[in-house]
Amino acid sequence: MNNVESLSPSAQQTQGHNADGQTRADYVGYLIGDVSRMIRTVYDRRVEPLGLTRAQWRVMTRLNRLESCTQTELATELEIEKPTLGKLIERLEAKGWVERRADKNDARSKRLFLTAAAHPLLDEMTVLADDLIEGVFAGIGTDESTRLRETLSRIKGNLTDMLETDMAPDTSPGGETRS
Amino acid sequence: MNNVESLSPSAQQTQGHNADGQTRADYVGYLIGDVSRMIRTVYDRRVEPLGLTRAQWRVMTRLNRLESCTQTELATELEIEKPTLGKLIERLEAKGWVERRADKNDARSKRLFLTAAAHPLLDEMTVLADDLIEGVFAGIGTDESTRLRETLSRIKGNLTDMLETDMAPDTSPGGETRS
DNA sequence: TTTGTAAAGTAAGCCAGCTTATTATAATCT
DNA sequence: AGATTATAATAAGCTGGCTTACTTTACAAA
Repeated sequence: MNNVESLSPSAQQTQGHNADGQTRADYVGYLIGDVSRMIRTVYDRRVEPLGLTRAQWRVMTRLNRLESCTQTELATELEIEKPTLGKLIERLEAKGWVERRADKNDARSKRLFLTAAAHPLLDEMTVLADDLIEGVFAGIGTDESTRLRETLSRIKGNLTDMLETDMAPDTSPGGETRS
Repeated sequence: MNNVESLSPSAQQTQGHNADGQTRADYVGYLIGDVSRMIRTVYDRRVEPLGLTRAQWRVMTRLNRLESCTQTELATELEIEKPTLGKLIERLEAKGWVERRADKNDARSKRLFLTAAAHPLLDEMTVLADDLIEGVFAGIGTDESTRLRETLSRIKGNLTDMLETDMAPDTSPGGETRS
């Protein structure tokens, strides 16, 4: 089924010998990863009988929303690289769920379309997804889920900052005064 | 630098190109996935200069805690399959960070050991991880992180139940009526 | 003791990521 | 127009997941 996800390699397990509440934060780090992974695992398993992998249904659902697009556009949407998408499309085309057609305006491009055979599948996936989300938030009230959302948003904000600052260090040709 | 993680395919549209979560990806399912993915992305990028991939440092950190173990034991710890671990170990051995030695008690087994060259790396990774966690929870107080942990624990509990019930449906040998 | 089963590791082969390099076509800039 | 640059898709080749099938060894039972 899948993979990796540890989210905090240093302290591990219950025992944080670290001083302070770092241990707690660490805990939460694990929880986030666990929850994320478990959601995917459950959904993957439920979708598997339909005959698609996760990568494949991601392509199909996105394509469904976009109606039609080029491979490059779709790869950007999905945040994967073009060769990765190319191989996925090959397989989906072989299964008869997706079609490539030459673009009239640009001879370099190929436009992607879902076939008629794909739509029943998409309907079933939607039902499965709704069931899943319902189960995941069972017994969790509005207030609680609001607070969860707020905290996660703050964390996400922190991460966005970190991603940006990590990315753009190529200023300062002479004076790297950062740690 | 990988990806995949949408966590709720029906909920439509991530649309507003991420930026600040304000769009509608506010849906908690998305947030969880985003945060999880972003944490990994940041850490992967920071560790990359040390010369290891995520899969590789996971092996190394776990091995460091266990001191020594067989491949099967380690694969179980990491929740990956034995052949997957086998290939990872091959590469780590080639890089000189891990050693395989025959087990004295069981001729089938090979015990794994970190080499001396591995330890400086592990130290650096620990520092990076501590920095990361600190940044992730910047501006988030004890109460808030406690509530976050509680809610996520409940969600995780729900998911645990779902995983179990999904797994054991092999009752009803005659009642399978699906088209 | 022999036999049969279980376990450790590997091999092979698929899927899905990535990067780097190529090819064909567009678009832009003298 | 002609030359350069940029873009769409693909090719090639690596990593790291998975499963299935095989070899070797251990152990338990007849």
